[in-house]
Amino acid sequence: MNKIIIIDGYSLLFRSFYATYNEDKEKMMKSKDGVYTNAIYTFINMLLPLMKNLKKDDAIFVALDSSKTTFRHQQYKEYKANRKPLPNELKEQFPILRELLDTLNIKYYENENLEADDIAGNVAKMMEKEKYKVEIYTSDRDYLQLINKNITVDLIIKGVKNIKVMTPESFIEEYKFEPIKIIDYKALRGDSSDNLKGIPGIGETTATNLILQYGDFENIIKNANPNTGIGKKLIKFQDDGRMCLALATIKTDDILPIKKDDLIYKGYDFDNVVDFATKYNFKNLTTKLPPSLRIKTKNEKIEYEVISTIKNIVINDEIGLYIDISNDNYHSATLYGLSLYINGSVYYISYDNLIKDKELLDILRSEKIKKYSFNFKKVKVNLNYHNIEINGLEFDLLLAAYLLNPNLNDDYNSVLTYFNVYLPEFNDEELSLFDTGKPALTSFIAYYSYNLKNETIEKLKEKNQYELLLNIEQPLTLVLSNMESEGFPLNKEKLLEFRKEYETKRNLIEEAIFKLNDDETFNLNSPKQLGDVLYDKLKLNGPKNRSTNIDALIKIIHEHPIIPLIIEYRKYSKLISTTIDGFIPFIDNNGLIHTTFNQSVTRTGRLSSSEPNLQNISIKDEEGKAIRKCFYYEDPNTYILSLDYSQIELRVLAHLSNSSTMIDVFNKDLDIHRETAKKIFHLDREPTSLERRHAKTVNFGIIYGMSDWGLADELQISVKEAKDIIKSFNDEFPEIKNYFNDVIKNAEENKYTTTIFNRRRYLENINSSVFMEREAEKRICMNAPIQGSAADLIKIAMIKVDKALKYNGFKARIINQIHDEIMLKVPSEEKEKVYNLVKEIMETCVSLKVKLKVDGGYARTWYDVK
DNA sequence: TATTTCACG
DNA sequence: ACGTACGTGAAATAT
Repeated sequence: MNKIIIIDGYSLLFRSFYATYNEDKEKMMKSKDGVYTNAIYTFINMLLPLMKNLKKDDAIFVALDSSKTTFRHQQYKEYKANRKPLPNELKEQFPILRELLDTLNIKYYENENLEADDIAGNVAKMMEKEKYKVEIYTSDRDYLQLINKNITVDLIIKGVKNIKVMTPESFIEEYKFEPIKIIDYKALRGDSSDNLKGIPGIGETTATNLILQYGDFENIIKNANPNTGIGKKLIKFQDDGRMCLALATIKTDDILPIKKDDLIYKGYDFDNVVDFATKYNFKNLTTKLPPSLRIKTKNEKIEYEVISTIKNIVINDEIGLYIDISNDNYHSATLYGLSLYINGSVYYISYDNLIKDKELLDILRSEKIKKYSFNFKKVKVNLNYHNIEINGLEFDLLLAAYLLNPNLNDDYNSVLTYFNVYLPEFNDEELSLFDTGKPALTSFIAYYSYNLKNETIEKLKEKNQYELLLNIEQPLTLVLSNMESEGFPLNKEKLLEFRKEYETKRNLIEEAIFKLNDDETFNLNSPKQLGDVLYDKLKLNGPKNRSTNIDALIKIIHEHPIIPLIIEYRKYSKLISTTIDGFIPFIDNNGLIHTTFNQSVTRTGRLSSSEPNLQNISIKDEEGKAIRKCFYYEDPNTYILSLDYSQIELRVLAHLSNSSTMIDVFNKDLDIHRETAKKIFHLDREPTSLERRHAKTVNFGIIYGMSDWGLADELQISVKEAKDIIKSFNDEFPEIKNYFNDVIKNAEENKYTTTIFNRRRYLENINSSVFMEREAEKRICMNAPIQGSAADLIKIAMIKVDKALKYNGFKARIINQIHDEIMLKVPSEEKEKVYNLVKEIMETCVSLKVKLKVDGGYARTWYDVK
């Protein structure tokens, strides 16, 4: 369902003005020409998150009071109550608001016979009829009368970022009566700021009770008992009451010259925004606006020539290219053809012609001919599947763009948009030239993979990230290509044995659960239905949000025997659906699964794995871990080798913060959790296992930027105790606290964090005026350099391991990476040597202030690898 | 399509 | 007054 955002323009502008008001006018924000802009600036900050959430065909509209209209709005009341005239500093921003809305191409409306609430009310009702959800942003409670199941009022409570969403439910919770009765309530209570007294002597409670008893105002008057004090007043002041009622009533039956289509947001013209931002000195406005909402001037299609051979084309030493494949998983997708950018021209060659073209195959294979592409791993893996070799990666636009901003999505649309290149609209014919191939599209991508290189490399160099691309991401993408093509062993028959066993168990548990539910069945996989059973029918003490997740269940595990059964059910059901049924379709004829290691997805620089995800196979729980017995090579001579870094993130933190204490612990090869326990609890003995466990949680909490509340919740201790522990930690590890302060300060200034190897993460909300948003961003900011540096580090290790294996002629190959762990396949006769080689490389691939420690082992099955 | 849950580091 | 530890992907239900 689409939605419309309706904004009470001057109400929000008024709030914006006073949120950033300063007695010393010189300190208030001004443009270069000396025009006050503080209210506009704050208004924009309120508006941006709303605009960001706009989806296709959503609408946005601003209702404005006309200057000739008698103000009856919150902003007017507020200043009248203060007996202050409307300050000129605010008045002069009114026309700028209109200018802003024009710039952003947001529809607004004013009419000297209507007030903003009437305009908003009319638009709300009109759009409700058009099946839109309506969100009205205002600070005026009169709007609450509009609330119904399709219309919410988002009240700006105080300041500008404190928004209370009023729905029919939350309204009734607060006022007891239904929303439309707010006008009768106003009639009784009056409006003190409006000098309208209503009925004197009637307070909130009496007003509420009268409405609940008699319904509306007129009925209350009709039933007023002249013998009671209240009754007398009701009768005496009924006309005052009626006036309040009339003034509070929003008229919604006007016909406005506004159509649905005018309201649907069509996007803004970037050039207009640049002009506006320059004029009023809003430096960041252009970068803060979501690029997805720009009116896109679509780029021209790229002309390409269909060729049957490369023979007659002169090639120097570089080409841009992109494959044209079916929309399947690229490991086994059909290859329709190849788009090539050569010396300023674009060519397309079909698969049939490609495999016959020796000359072209040589060009692809050649290390010397430089390849410019987009997601070279995808290209290489797919070509490899079709027995076509490709080498010579020079530039990968996807990886480069990801380094420039890891917030981009890993698709060509997102990346090209980042460079202000917008896809043309391809017609059906262009998309199906070879039945299902799409040469027009792939040629477009091949063209820009080459033609954006200079601009991109320039940007990378400016940010000191070109080395990161050349020395880490691009070499790694070749390693990952090999890993993906190589595959990971999984035995289908063994997996099906587990399925049988686990399904039997799951069914028994399911029966037991229904028995405990008075033989009533329900969908156990439905959190909603389960919540109804647990929290309504069985009346167990669930959390406020009715969550049925594991934390919530553990808290009530002793309240009912059904709880442990549900936990068991979930375990088996998850294993069957995800790890067993989810994996079977991926097993190829050789008993191998080929995951995709996503290299441009995470915001921190880590890899992720998908289709299937090889990075989250169970290990903590025994029944889950048992499934690892299915991952092994048929050949009894082939082993799985796994090595993982010990405490990599804490070591990185020790390095980054230069914490002498923590560096010492690691360099003396002591147990970090034990030592932290001794420090934070001031022990001169060995810590108990509980103390160690608490210290371990603290250590993890530090990496994640955990709050005292979070620690208290996690350890089930009081917030006071948690506070003391954190204080103690900061006293014992002073450099760490200082380091985090520096990282945050730096991010507040520059809007990004960096890792040891210059990977960046941008944090646009670090200075947000919303407390929660700002705090969340700070935690991200503390974690990103740690997680990101650890990711850099293992990437370097993988590149070096891969190189060393080949250089030394080992048959062993990397087959998986799980963030701090590298897995290899290794012939039995190599396992000792390769173990030592990989361990050595992982420990020494970079030199930090702490030594790195790697443990691991090998076995036939993944389960047995220690 | 969004939400909830849960597997991993 | 509110919600509270970072980073992922998959599957199922809810909307």
